[in-house]
Amino acid sequence: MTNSLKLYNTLTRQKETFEPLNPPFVGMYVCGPTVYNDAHIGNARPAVVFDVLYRYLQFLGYKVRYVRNITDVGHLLGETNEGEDRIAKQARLEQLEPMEIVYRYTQRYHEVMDKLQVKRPSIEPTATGHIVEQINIVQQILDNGLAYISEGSVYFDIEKYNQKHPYGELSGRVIDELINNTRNLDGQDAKKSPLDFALWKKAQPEHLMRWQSPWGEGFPGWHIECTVMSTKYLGETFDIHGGGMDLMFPHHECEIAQAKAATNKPPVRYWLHNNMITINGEKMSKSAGNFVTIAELLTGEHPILEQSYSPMTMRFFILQAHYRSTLDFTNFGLQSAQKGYKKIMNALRTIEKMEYSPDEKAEKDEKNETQILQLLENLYKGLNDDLNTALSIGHLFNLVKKINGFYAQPQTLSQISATTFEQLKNTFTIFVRDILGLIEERPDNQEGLIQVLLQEYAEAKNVKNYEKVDTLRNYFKTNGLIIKDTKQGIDWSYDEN
RNA sequence: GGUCGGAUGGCCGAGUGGCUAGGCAGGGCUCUGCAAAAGCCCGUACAGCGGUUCGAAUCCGCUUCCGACCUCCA
Repeated sequence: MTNSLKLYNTLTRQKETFEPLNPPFVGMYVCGPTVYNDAHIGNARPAVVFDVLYRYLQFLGYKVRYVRNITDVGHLLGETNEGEDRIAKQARLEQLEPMEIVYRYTQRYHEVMDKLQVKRPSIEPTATGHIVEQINIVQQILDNGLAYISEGSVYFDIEKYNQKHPYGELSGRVIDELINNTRNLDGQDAKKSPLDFALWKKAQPEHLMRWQSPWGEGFPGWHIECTVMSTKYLGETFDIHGGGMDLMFPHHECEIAQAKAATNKPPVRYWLHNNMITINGEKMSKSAGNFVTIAELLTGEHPILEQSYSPMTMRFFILQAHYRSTLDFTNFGLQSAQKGYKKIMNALRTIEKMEYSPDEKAEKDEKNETQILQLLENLYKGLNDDLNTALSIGHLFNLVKKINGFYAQPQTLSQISATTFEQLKNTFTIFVRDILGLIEERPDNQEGLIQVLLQEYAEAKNVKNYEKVDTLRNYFKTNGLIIKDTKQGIDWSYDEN
């Protein structure tokens, strides 16, 4: 049931059956953040999407080495060589050391990702920790004649490279068109062609982050760290490389070029790209004022936010769309996600408490049983089809209906077999918690206190003290819980509003 | 201009050549002291125009519109 995972490979533009190079091992690399400011909601998408892929691959039995880098050398701002390093700029603004900036925002990145239940990768390498390796690979590319030194910097020679390997194979670009369409920017005189990109850049005197190299003091180019850190830990050719669509060109294109220039081998077998998040239909940008950080989302402190949203709400919101579609961020969408998420959590609590008791006399409901088994299989079918979490979640809700049905009418539970029930229970909980990574967000209540209050509620109802009943209901409500009165007794669940 | 991807019911969001996706919102019913929760039922959507087909929202072509990237960006 679970050995036919298909993934959409940007390189071939089609869905391909995933077969690792060296099973059961899988190497996966995802472009991580540049740690110069707080992570925004756009950063959450690849983190969550590839986290689910990571979890699912592990569930399928693969031994996954997941590498996600931290970029702690600032890339240049602006369009020219005179642009400022963004980490250095932030350091100047906050009057801190660059490494202080890097450390602070790495910590904050970890904090929010932990809240989103994004698992830490197996290795989280930093660019500054791999300067030597970066220098080595630049030298290698120079030795292979596919780079040149100019004014203390080293540039990748696109034209020469293109004679041996097609440049633009990932993004579907043609080199002649690129040349025709490239604007002539200032400060590019050092390059032979405007398409050439820096492998190593000479540091200007005021540049803070600098290292000694065979070509003088400088710092690594924009794309080389990913080439170095992916191939160092995963091998010259590895299985999966993920990242946002916006990185496809030029970043990932350059990664391919660098790796091939150095080793003559294609670095990546499956290229995966997640689509962007828009805000109320518009691109997120600082200038539009709709730039929302994850921290702001969680506190609700942003003009466009009508309320705060919990980490699991955001995670669920992301997973309710397919990763290759754009996802529009709206208050209504988030509110819908919040309700849907809680609905699933309530079903999770329900089924975990549910006990099967066989009843020989019960009439078997084979139709229902077949449907349940089919739905369980559909959960995996969804993920197998290019990680279609949206489809799987749809089936999850169908199962929620089944679970709630059993809860409402316990006698119907014995109409299915014990094994089917166990399968429902196990698969549902594993799928929700371990694969989708959706866990309960408990209010700061203790189960004991809840039980005591429910007891009082039951007593108040018995003596028809409705004033007290209403008070207790309100108390629960203000704590994000609701009291459920069912024929089987009194229970609580998460308030979906 | 180039490359790529979209257009699905009030909103979001899947999908297959013919058989109910799903969530949210809305309406009705059951249950209830009243509610809530839960269950059941309801709206018959697929941009437009052609074509292929017994049959297309699903395949092909054209048109219109939208978005991303082409400059740092997840």
